[in-house]
Amino acid sequence: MTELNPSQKQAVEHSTGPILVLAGAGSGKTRVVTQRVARLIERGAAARSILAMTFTNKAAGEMHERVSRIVGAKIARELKVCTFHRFGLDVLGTETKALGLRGTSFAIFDQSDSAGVVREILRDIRTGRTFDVQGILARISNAKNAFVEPEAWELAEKGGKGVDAYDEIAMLVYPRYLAALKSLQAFDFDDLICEVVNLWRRRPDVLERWRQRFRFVIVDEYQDTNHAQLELVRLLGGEHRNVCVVGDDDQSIYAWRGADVRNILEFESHFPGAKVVKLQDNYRSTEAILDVANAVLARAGARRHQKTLVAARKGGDKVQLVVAADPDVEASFVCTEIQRILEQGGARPRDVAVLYRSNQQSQLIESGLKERQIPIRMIGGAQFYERKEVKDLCAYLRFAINPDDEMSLRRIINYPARGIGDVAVSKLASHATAHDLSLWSVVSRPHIVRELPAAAMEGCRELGRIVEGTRARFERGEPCAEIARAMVVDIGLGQDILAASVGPTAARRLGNVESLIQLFGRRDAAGKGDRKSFGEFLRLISLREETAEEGATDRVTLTTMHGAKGLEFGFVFVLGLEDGLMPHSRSLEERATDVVPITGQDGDLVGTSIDEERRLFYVAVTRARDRLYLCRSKYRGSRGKMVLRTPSRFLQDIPPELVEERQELAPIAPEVNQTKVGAASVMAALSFAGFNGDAPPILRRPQSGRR
DNA sequence: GGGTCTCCAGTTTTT
DNA sequence: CTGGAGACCC
Repeated sequence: MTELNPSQKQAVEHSTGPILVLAGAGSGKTRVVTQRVARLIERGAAARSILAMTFTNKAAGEMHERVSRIVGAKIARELKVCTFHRFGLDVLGTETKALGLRGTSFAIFDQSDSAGVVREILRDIRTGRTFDVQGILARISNAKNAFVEPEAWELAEKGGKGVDAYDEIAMLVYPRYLAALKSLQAFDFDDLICEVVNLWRRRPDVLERWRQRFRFVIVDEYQDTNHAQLELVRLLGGEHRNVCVVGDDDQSIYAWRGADVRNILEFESHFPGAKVVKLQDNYRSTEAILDVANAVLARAGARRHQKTLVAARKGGDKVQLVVAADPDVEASFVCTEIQRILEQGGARPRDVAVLYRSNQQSQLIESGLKERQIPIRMIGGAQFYERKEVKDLCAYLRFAINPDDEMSLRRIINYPARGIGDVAVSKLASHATAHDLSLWSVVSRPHIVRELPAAAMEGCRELGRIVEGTRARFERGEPCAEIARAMVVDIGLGQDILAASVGPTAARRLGNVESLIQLFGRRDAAGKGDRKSFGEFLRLISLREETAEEGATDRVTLTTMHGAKGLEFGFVFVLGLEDGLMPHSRSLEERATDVVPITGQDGDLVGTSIDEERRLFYVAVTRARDRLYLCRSKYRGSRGKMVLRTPSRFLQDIPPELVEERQELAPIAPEVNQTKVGAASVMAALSFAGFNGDAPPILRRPQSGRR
């Protein structure tokens, strides 16, 4: 495909003013965006005046790469292609003065940092029952993104519709949460967007500078933007209106996370006079697959931009509908079929993907493919940088570099346990506050605190030794990887992990620490090992701009349907197409929107959770290029028991003649279900974690000192 | 301060 | 049936 089709051409050639590109799945969206950037430059736009925003670093990287191939690396370097969050960070970072920050540095809190803060606040408010911290955070996030201040929220709630217990608690937590972040000089992910908007609203002069800088704004995956992101785009592009947004409302699957599909539905009213281009020619999938995709979409109840995908590739293999007896059979069918496909030489592992609704469904496939020695790559699950052991080590290093980083200090102060409990921490902290000292200046001189238990005192000294030792290494300019490795030994992190977890889990966690150290090593080798850039790297680590090496990429992909968005594969297996899983039971419940609209200004419900599930299914289906397998089990274990399952209602929307049904009815295995934890699986975990039989290096030197 | 017990919930998670 | 979090006790 070298020529642009007419609608693609329209999108590429559009010069100034707002434009909405509705890009159906597989319609050549990335191509259009990259060509358009190139065309803008060709027409005389300065590369540095172009800003393209995406949601993931990966998407940003790819876009940059592809533009670079057209316009050349030199010009491409001038472009700003980044995530929304990265852009927000850039703005906040250069406007520290206008923001009134102390100094020029601030911390960035990821979800678990934020959760920690909320948990602490929750402990303080003696609530009658327990609350899900994530639930509270989600509501706070909604409030933030809708620019609802605590006072306004309270007022709105007094008006009173649909206040549940979570709202009441979240309302109490919200102001304290804001205060906590402020005192720690930290921004959470939402702040990276919201605070930019707040700043620009407050300071038109600052906004004007940024408007001058970026004359062309491009937004990818526009259906996933939330209210704050819309505001950011509106403010930045409000004057010149050179705003190009690209997306597909039919692939809107993140409403539960705050995305507001109305942004893309109502673009033309947000930016009057906008040009709208629909890309409906699909170059990815066969007609057989697209017929199914269109059938799924045909029953959608939500408001949408009418589109129908037209196949450029006629014909194709019929979509397979696989009915398995139970999940074991489902898994063994999928694994055997994958093996067959690979052995027939029709595909490489990288051409195959297995998609499922919830992560736990990956287990059976994971072990099945491992048994068959088929290489796999898993997307999603707990993110590398979210893992506790990774965060712990990062916190240690971050603190060793920056003694003002109180958040990190609090994280590590008693981990591993060294006798400094909550009581001791608050003694230390209140002494610090009372004498206007930093927490560290107290911890490093524990003797100045009266009535500090001897154990805590000794713990402080031990921590001091570890931190000072590490600092000395930084002073000497040792490679960061070496410093980190030595620190792991000083801390006794390996021992602690082994004490806290067993078997495969311990191996995985040790492997994570090792991977992190190796990541540092690669940075060192790349000349990015100086203390300053290392510190900056650690500070931004939650934004995941550098990833742990993915290793060989020729692997079968295992991912949730969410994780598959934006990817494509020759062969796709979709698992668990049963009511309760897909659509998920949560979406069938009474409270149709998980994400409660807090703004209240319009009760305008765009659709329901079940519509979103349908779109998710549509996303899954449209990932396939050549062959698609839709799988379901007749029985599935839920809470111990095997229960009869109803086929997904979405399957009912597919005309029978579009699929070829096959039964895989083997045992409804009652006793085969036990998980086998033996030497083999431990070894598998070890090799998965990157070890080859040697003891992990972290364990070689025994820990000195107490415990 | 830390280990053990009990009870409850049980999706998805680009940053 | 599981894991995580909070309560409870030593």
